[in-house]
Amino acid sequence: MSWTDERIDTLRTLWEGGQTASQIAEALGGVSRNAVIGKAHRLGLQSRPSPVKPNEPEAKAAAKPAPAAKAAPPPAPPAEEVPFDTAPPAPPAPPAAPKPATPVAMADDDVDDADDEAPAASPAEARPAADVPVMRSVGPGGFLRQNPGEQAAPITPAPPRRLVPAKPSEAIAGKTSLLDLNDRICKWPLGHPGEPDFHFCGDKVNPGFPYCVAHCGHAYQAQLPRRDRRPPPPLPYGGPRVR
DNA sequence: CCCTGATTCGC
DNA sequence: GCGAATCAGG
Repeated sequence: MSWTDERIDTLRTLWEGGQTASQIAEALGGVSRNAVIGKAHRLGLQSRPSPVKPNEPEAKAAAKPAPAAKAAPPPAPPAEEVPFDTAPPAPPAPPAAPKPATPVAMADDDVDDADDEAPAASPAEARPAADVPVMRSVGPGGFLRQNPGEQAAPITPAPPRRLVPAKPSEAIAGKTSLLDLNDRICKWPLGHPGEPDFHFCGDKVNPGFPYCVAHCGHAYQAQLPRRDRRPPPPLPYGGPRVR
């Protein structure tokens, strides 16, 4: 196979669309994953986070001061994820509102007092605004001192929940779909095409076969000469009138 | 083990 | 230019 304009275009589209090199190679056909990667690089499609290259070699001498000053979120791919629609701009909550510092209860086993906090507010994870490096002084013993106003700040109101459509097909979630098939996973169908939960076995194949070992046992059965077959198979337990 | 992308280097 | 081989992290 050669890199026709059309195939290059497909490669570009899929690569920038976040498909992995393997997926692209399979979609194109006739090329290996390495070919796809090599071509992508030659095309200058270099981006995309690599699991092996966290950053460029720029961490030499001055690496201590402010590692948190990286305000570069990923290039916001056209992914179809729709989590919450809560507004991301977390209010930095500058040092203000010097609240009289309600002491945090140390014991958790209290059931009697429930006077603070709104009852409907689920704390979940208090997201600190991580875009501003927080400076703290160090107290004796090494603990980090709390900054003024820091205590009351990070309580975010419970974000409004909104129901969003679940991802495709709940019945098939986690199952091996047609798109997941490749040379090394079992293609034994489970269910029937058209049914909502139709999927494939997905186990590792018996090498050289399209199915796993177990399903090869279904697909390929030894054929004995007629006279050597055993007509009366053993009656299973639970059979009709076993006696 | 499986996966991933990056890089090298002979063709 | 191409891509298999190899590397290296998850």
